[in-house]
Amino acid sequence: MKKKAVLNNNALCQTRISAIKDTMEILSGKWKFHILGTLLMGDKLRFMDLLREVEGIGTKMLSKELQDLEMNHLVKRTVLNTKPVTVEYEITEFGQTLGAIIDEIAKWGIAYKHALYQKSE
Amino acid sequence: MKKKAVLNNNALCQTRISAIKDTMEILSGKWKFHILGTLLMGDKLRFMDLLREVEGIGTKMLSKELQDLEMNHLVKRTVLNTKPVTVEYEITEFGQTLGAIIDEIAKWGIAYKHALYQKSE
DNA sequence: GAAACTACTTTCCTCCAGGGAAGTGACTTT
DNA sequence: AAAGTCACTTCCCTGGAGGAAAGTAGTTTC
Repeated sequence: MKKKAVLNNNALCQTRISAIKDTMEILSGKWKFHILGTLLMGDKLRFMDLLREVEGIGTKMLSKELQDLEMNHLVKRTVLNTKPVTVEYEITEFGQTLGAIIDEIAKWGIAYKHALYQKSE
Repeated sequence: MKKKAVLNNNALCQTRISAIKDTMEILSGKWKFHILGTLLMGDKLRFMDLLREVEGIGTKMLSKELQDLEMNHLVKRTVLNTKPVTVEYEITEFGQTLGAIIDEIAKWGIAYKHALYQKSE
């Protein structure tokens, strides 16, 4: 008989694993963290603002990623009827809760660099 | 004169952004979170154990991802001189610190699902 | 001596994320 | 009427992530 997984085989683990998968799917791609991080700081930003703030992104990627985020209710899009149409993007209330993850990731990245530095001494 | 980024243009932001980039680079790919999550639970696991625990992964990916993680000092590899050679993988002390990120991500994933459920009512 | 188990590596192939560049359309300024 | 701004979309193309399968190599069991 073939051996089976033991550790990851109970309901609690499965919930956890699928929760991680879900989160990472929603935040997939090269730009989501960057966009969300920016949006978490300046609360209302227009398309062109984001294009400037998120260094390196192009229009195609930005609009696609924003659509993804909007679909998942993390970002709210508002069209203003100004002279040339402007569109405002802001983080939703629920999107705000991602702050904890992003903080944790940033914190770890900094700790990692420090740890490397100490090792190389 | 061309407009410039304002929000993300100070030293603090830049450190934060590059810290996030670093972390995500280290944890890039389809399997790293899954492998690390498993390794965080059962502290010493052999190659074949991981192959069984991490559902869906193949030998090539597993060995490549483990090499990546080892290179970044998150996982320790130990070869035992047993009958057929066995290799043990375990999370390093520093790798343990990733637990906080993984927990936060899992927590968020679960909260996200709950939020979706409430909206659809 | 054949098969099976350990831990991989290598080769080959496919798919798609993501980049560049150009186009659209509505309005404004010069 | 030409050029510019804002917010996109569309098209084309390429690199590389990742999967399947077979190969390597040492040892041990049948």
